[in-house]
Amino acid sequence: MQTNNIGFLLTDIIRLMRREYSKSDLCMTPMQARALVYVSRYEGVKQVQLAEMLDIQPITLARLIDQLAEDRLIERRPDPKDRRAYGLYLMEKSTPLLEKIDIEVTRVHEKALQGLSEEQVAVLRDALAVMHTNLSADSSL
Amino acid sequence: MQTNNIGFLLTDIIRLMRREYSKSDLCMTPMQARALVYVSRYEGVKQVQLAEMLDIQPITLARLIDQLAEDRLIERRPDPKDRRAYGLYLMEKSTPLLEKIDIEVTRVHEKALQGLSEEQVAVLRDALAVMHTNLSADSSL
DNA sequence: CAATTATTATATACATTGCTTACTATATTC
DNA sequence: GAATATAGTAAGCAATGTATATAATAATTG
Repeated sequence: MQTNNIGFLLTDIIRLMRREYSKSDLCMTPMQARALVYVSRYEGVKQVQLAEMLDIQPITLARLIDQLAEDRLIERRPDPKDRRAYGLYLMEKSTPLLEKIDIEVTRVHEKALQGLSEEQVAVLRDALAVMHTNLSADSSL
Repeated sequence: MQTNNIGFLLTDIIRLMRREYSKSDLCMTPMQARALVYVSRYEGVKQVQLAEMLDIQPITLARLIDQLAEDRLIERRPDPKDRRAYGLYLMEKSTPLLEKIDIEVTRVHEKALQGLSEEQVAVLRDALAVMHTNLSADSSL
C-alpha cells in the first residue's frame, strides 16, 4: 500500500487549489463560481439540467442557486411552458465577476501547471477526461 | 471560460471516486482509510507529524484519530519522553482491514485508469506530483 | 532557578459540499 | 379522471476543512 497513490494526490491537489482560490478576493466558493460559469455558458438552463451537467443532486444545486440568487448574480425566471420549472439567467452584477473568475482560474492553473510541457498538460487533460468517463460509467447495470 | 477546465475535472473525479468507494463494504471514509494507511506505514508517528504529512490541521487529524481509535483500529500510546504527545499504533483489528483497503484501492484505480496506457498513467502521476509541489509552494514568502 | 516562549493535543464553532428521504406543485400518460 | 412522473424544495445528517482559543507540558532564556 503506497502513501502516494493517485487518489491521495488528487485529494491533496483539490485541497491545495481550494486554498489557493481562497487567497483571492472573489468572495465566493469554487462550486458557486462553477455554477455561475455554467449558467453563463448555458443561459436559460433549468435546474434539473444543470444539476445533471454538474453531476450533483438537485437539492445540492438548489442551495448553490439560492446563494447566487441572494447575491443577485443570477435569477430564476419562471418557465412560460412549465410552471414547475425555472430558467437560470445571469444578472448584471455577474459580468465583471465572471471576468475576475476567469483571471483567477487562469492564475491558479498557471501556478499549478508551471514546469509542465504543453504535451504533458495535454496528456494530463486527456487522462483526467478518461478517468471521468470511466468513473461515470455505472457498473451496477 | 471553459466548463471543462482541469479544476472542474479534478473536482468531479474526486466526487466520483468517493462514490465508488462508498459502494464497498469498508464502512469507513476515504480520509479515515488514508490515515490508517499512513499509521501502518509510519507506526509510532505523532499526531503533529501525521497532520503535517497529510497537510491538514492538527484538529482535523485529531477527529480522524478519534474515530479510528473509537473503532479500535489504532491506539494512542503516551510518548515516554514527552507527556504531551502520543504515538499512533495499529491495533489487531486493522490488519485484515488494511488488506481490504488495499484491494479496494486497487479496484477503484483499475476502474478509473482503464484504457490508459502505462505511459499515460506515468505521465499523469508525474504531472499530478508536479502540481502538488507547485501548489504546496508558499508564494507569500 | 524562574519566567517566557513554543509545542502537543484538544475544544468550540463555523462553512462547504455532499447525501437520503420526503414533500408540494405541476405535467404527462394511461 | 386517475395514476405516474418530474421540478424544485425542505429537513436532517455526515465528511472534511477552517480559525481561534485553551490546557498541559517542554524548551529556552535571562
